[in-house]
Amino acid sequence: MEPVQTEDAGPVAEGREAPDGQVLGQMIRSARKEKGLTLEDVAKMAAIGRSTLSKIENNLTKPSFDIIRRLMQALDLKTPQLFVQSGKSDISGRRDYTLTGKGEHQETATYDHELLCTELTSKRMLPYISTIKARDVSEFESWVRHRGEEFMYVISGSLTLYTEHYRPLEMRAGDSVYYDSGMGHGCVSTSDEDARVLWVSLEM
Amino acid sequence: MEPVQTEDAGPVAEGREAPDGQVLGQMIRSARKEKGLTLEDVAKMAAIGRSTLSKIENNLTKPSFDIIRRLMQALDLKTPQLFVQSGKSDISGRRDYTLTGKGEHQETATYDHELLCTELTSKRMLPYISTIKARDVSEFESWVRHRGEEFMYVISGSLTLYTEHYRPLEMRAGDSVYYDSGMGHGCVSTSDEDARVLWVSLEM
DNA sequence: GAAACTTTTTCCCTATTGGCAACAAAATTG
DNA sequence: CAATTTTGTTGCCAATAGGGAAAAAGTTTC
Repeated sequence: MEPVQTEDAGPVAEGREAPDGQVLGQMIRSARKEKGLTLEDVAKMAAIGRSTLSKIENNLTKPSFDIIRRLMQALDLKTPQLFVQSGKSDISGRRDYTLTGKGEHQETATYDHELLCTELTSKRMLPYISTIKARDVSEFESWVRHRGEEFMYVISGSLTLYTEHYRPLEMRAGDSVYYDSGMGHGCVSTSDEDARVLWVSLEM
Repeated sequence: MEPVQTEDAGPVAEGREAPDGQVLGQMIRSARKEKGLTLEDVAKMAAIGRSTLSKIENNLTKPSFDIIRRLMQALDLKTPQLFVQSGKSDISGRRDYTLTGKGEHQETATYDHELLCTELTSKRMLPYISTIKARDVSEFESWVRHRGEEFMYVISGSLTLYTEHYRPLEMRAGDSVYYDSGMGHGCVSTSDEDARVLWVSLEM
């Protein structure tokens, strides 16, 4: 049940600093400068005051979440970087490896989800190998939903993917599908044998 | 060579609303409830006051970015969802399907990359199935690098994954690896036969 | 169903934000 | 190089965030 992890020592993962208000300002300023915009330009786009933006960039204030969100939109900034938690190492320059069947299992009556590469806790995508147990379609419960995107590849067996907005999709070994996981979904093994799928989830 | 796409018409992708402070509270509350924690539990973890958290969850206040960041950490929430920009077309409520071997191929002397699910152009992850042609290790060129993260799963055959910071990793069918794709990497088939891998790339 | 306890909400008050406007600095122009 | 315009910084002040404590609502127990 223990995942096999990096058996050779990796580089020292230097914990990136969280923007404790000490760097948040610089991040925003550099993003603005990069686009060649003035305080006023950005302030207008974000519908805030020039002075407010100036203070934020100089770390003279702890801005509200609302303001930051508007700035992010105005500057078209990708957000995850703002939330990098210090201490918790990120995956920068790192890797993690899992041998077949050695992942972290989470089993229910109808599934057996195996989470892979559990050492890297700050990774953005979550890779799983799941066994979808053969069963009657009538057992189909409610939709699964979680904001994000999902990719699924059928390793062996065959299954039916049910989705909220489409008619059921028959899938066989080698087939793959990509979908908005906010759309209700769920799958059922259609053969007598269990189906094995690999899927990768991206939370948003 | 043409990918098989959604053969049934999808729903109209309605632009998702951004959390204008009207739903932020609910998101945090549901995350807390999901974990079975009380206001006090979370408040302590995030080092804020109970009352503050209560007000945030009930949308009675516009919390500071700092507070939200601490709550995110405490609740282990993925953050991008809070910044969803409406307008930009996303894959909301959609899905795309590719049959084995029907993806968009891109072949070189040493690889054959098959991009899957090409209909969904705005997806965040890029799924590929690649054939890594059997060859001599001496042919190994320079590192591949691109900002982001990558997950790889070996479907068949065996290969060696070379990475900048680690020593080579021997992988066989069923093994998987996750790594920072900004770290130099590249792989070589180690058996006489070609190796087939499935990999998913997340650009950042 | 009252008592004891837990969890959440509501006041109250101080510290701080965020916008306006004046000020200073830098760039542009004639 | 003075005048003008543009960009960035600082006071000032109303509006409000956030913490402590008390009240209210919800649970559990006997």
